[in-house]
Amino acid sequence: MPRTVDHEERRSEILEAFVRVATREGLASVSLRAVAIEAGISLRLVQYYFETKAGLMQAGLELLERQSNQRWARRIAELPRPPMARSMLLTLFEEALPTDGGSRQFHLLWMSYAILAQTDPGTTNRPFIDGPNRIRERIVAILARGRDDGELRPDLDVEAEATILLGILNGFGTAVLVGQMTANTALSSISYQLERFSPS
Amino acid sequence: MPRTVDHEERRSEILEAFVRVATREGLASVSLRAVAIEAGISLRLVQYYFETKAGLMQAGLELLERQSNQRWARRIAELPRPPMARSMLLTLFEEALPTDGGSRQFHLLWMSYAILAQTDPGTTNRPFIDGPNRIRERIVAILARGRDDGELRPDLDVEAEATILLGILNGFGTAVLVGQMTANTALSSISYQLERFSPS
DNA sequence: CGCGTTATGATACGATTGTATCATAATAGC
DNA sequence: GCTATTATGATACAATCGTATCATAACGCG
Repeated sequence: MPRTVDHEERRSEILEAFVRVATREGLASVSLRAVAIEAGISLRLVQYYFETKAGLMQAGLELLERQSNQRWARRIAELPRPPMARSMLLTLFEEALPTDGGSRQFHLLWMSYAILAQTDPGTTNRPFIDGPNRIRERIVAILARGRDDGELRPDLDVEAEATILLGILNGFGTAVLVGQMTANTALSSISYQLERFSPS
Repeated sequence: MPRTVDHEERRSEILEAFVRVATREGLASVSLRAVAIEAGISLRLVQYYFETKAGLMQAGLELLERQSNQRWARRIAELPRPPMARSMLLTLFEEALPTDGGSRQFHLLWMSYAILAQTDPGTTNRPFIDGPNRIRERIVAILARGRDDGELRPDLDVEAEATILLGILNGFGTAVLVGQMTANTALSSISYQLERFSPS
């Protein structure tokens, strides 16, 4: 093996450049040349590490998935122990909303991919089904534990409430993204909904 | 004025062809030639009626807005009199969800524009702020009337509930769009949330 | 040391796109 | 009927894009 260059790291650099270009100018109007310039390398290199443009796009989506999972694991790991259901949910929602610039870019790209998957047969929409389902299961688990611990009302329908909470989360996410509401308004509104679960 | 041809109708035909192409192959990958072929006319004609591509795209967004408003007015006009708040809200949500194919295409295109507006300075994102706000005001009005009529609990916080309902509506809309949940599940889940508003 | 594999550069090619140009057909008003 | 204006067709052009091709530099291994 000549020319000792870390293959994976180079791929990561190119992918990061791809993400930057995609968030800045839109996923649809990203070109291999723009990615190459952004990464400070030649066009040939982008071709070399990602055979085709479809390969680069797919790798970009996989990167978004990984980043999302990492981010979550980190945030959940640094939660106070033992956390209450209400604070856990609020933390979860705060993480899932496009609060800062980075999160905003992530949401924008994620939704771009989701829409692309609806028309482009080359893009799978599995992530956009599995992802929300995982969040929903997590919400269910938190609600169930809160109910069993006595923090929430004993007759709580955790499945139904999780579905609604996930819907609110998604809706507020796009609302914040397009500037229709602020992240703070969204969070306090979610907090209002959570108060329903307290025992009477 | 020679060559008696209805200018507006021709524009409408081209716009409808544009919408068909955009929903079939994605808003980003629509070309003037594809629109011309879809409309069965020459490329020059598309240029003639919409000077530039940006003009066509903008006109497409305006068409979506008009169609949305029309659709709503029609559905609300054919509501039973006097309608109860609960049934009015359910009808509203059923209309706003991508239930049939046409509604699905509409939502797909609408979201494509919303995302485009975040990166393309040539596309205004006013519609994506004003539109939801109008829906929200309508929800507020329905809730307030139901509360005043005694159908809903007298201590109902109509503003807070409308915000949450709109969030659910948006979230379920995209969830149904990407195939994460069915429209029926969404509607019954919304119905579950509405039961909270009944007097105890 | 040399050789073969890996890595990178330079560039070319065909396709597609938005836009512009030139021509001309059709008709309303005089 | 003539003409000026509107409407439509055919086509050209420059730019951009994804992809392919050819060359060659760098380095591990025998």
